[in-house]
Amino acid sequence: MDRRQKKTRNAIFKAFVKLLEKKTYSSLTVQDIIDEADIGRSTFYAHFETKDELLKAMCTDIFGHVFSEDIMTEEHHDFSVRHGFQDRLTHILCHLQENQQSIKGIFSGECGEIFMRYFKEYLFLMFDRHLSEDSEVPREYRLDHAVSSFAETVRWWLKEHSKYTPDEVSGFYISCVGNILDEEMTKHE
Amino acid sequence: MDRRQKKTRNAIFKAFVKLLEKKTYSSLTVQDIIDEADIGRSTFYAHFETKDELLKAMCTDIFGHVFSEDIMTEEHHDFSVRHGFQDRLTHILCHLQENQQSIKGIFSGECGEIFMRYFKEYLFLMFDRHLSEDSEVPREYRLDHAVSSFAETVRWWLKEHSKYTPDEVSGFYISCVGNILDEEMTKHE
DNA sequence: GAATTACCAAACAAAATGTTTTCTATCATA
DNA sequence: TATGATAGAAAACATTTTGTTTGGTAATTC
Repeated sequence: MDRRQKKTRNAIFKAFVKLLEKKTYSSLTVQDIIDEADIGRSTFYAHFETKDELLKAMCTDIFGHVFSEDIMTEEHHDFSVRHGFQDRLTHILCHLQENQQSIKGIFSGECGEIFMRYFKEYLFLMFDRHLSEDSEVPREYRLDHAVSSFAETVRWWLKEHSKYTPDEVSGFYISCVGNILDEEMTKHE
Repeated sequence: MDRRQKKTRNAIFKAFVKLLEKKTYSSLTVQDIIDEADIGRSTFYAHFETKDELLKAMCTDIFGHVFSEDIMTEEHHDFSVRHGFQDRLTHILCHLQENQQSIKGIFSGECGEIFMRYFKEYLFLMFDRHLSEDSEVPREYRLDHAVSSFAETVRWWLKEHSKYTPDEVSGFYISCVGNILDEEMTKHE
């Protein structure tokens, strides 16, 4: 990718994040972003068609890092390091914590809706294999419940309870939701 | 309240709901609402300062009905009808089901964020007294978890799983989250 | 019946959107 | 290092949306 493109794209992302700390998503105009990023009007539209597309691109960008390959792979071989499910959740939380300043404003604001939708898409893929099977409650409900709960846990954590460590938080989650997850996956080795 | 005011207010609400079935909240303009409701421009602004205020007003309106007084009262005397906590949840679900056509578009769309925020405000008040006390997990987390999970349960239900009855759905919820709720409140009498 | 109030229509300024054009600076590469 | 392709800047533009103001009409309240 052209170095100029990358520079501009980053300037836009950076401006976007900075502005989201002060203003709400809906009150944020393309003009604001253009001014803050200090780029030409036509340049912005060359990169993103709308403000929504920008948000979408940023979500993809961030989650590409947060959900690294080894987290998304379904099964680990016996001779590789065994990760309990909770460890993988903790891992995600650590990644999110690293990007915290970028993410916090997005998660809590009103664009949280879009952000959460993306987040949950990844979580669905990841959680799908780890539901316990014996239950009168429909599987589709339990999956939605497990995913939504974790997403909301993250929102809660980033919003105002950052005092807890990633491992503590994943522990809270497992304590409350663990009963609908596959037991093997929630136990530490 | 002036009959004309009520009429206009209703026309705006109705137009708003109707439009939300076709378009997203952010792509919806005040002008659209004005046209659909067939009212004067200045009339709209006499009622609501912004589109957001309209949404807020509608949330208040709907939840005023859904969370009726007897649901919100904290304790029931022994000689009145005893409601288990699940019964009260079922009751809320029934109310939501009645307003379904109005609510569905709001819950699932992007303005769901705002709607959910309001919904959860009421739920916080209601759930606060019904958490079990014995747990290593912080109370603040358990409360947020219980509330968020129920709100997400409702979203899930209205979105595409309306085939389940209110009582079934509250049952699913209690099955998954009941362990952090006060036992007495979850048992039917 | 009189005063108040809600509504409407129309016009308005201001701001935001999205596109187009022309020109310049930077890049990839041969 | 010369060259064609690409990215960006600046400015102008039509269009849309917003939010306010005006003056006049119809419904209501008392």
